[in-house]
Amino acid sequence: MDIGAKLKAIREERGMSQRELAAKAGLTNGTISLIEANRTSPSVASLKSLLDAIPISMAAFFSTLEDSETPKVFYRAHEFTEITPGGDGAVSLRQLGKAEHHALQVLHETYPPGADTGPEAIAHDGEEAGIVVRGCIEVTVDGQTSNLQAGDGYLFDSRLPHRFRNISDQTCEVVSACTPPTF
Amino acid sequence: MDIGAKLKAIREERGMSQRELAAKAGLTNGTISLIEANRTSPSVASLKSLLDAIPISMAAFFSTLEDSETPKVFYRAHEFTEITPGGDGAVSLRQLGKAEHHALQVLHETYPPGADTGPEAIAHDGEEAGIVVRGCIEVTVDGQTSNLQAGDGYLFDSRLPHRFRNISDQTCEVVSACTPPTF
DNA sequence: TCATAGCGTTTAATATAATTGTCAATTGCC
DNA sequence: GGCAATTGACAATTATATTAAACGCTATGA
Repeated sequence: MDIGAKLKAIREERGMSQRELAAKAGLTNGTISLIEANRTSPSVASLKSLLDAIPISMAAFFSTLEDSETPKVFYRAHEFTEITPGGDGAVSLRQLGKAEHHALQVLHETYPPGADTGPEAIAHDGEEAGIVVRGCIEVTVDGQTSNLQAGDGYLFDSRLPHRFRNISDQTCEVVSACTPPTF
Repeated sequence: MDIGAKLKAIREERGMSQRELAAKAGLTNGTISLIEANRTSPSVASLKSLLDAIPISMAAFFSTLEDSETPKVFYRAHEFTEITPGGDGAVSLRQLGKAEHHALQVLHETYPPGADTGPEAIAHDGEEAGIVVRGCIEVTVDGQTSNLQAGDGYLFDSRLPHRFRNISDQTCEVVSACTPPTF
């Protein structure tokens, strides 16, 4: 979100100086300098003042800004979004990117000892697959049960009832994929 | 800009609690409480975190928010936008509302003693008119000159060259209108 | 050449947003 | 009813944005 560059571009396009814009917006030139350098994240109120003074609507500003963003490709571990159902110390599901914008949903799943997704009644189209990368886990799909070790994997139709249980005394990690994404 | 209500509406629509949303967004429930009560104006960064966690784009958020706003009708004195040309201690032009969204532009003009708009070469379509509310001012339009007192007024075609000078020792105030607006 | 005015940046002080810990009110569950 | 869990709100602290006043720079003109 390069707000600074965007603001600077619009401001210069209209031939305004930082001081000029600041005066119209009721802020100071120093503030604009910091915002344009992305050294501070303005409050919504401040940004609105600036855009009103230009003038341009918030919607238009963010619309062109978000459109011009290059699609994000690489994600650091801490950038995954936590979509853990319970939120407590049970299963942890960490999603890669914003699945709602893509056709593919990839999760990094962590099952502490004793973790259990329960006999979910989830029923959605598409397919699910995953590979165990650490520990082992018991997977049940439509009646079939198997104990998968690190390196093993699974692949099934998402409409079938399925359940994951870590019956070992060691944390288990799985990388799974799902298409189309489900929420 | 009722950001608080809008955020609360979207959050509740998705059945999330403040704490739930806060956890996903990496903020605290207290912050969300304050934002929803409009007791604080969140930073753009904070708002983006919240909207990403919902998820909804900034553009979409402000688009629906700004669309649903009822048109502003009343303006306090301090809400006028300063469109003074020079910016210095000369003439002060204070515009009522956002003229670019309307067909009518109304200004509250202040001419300190000695103020002079100079023989502007402005040439745009439309008409201009005004009424002196305090002090007096010398107005020249296309060669004709007149000294207007409080209560007097003027009305002319905007394409004619015009000039305003305060040759008295008292500040002069004028309320003027212009259509269509010019920038 | 010196002054003047405009520009964007930086820094210390101040105002404001965000966190932390706690609270009363509500809900669900024996 | 009574307990536990969850919710949204609040006061005090901490973190951060914003201000006000400086700085260095460039251009312009006497």
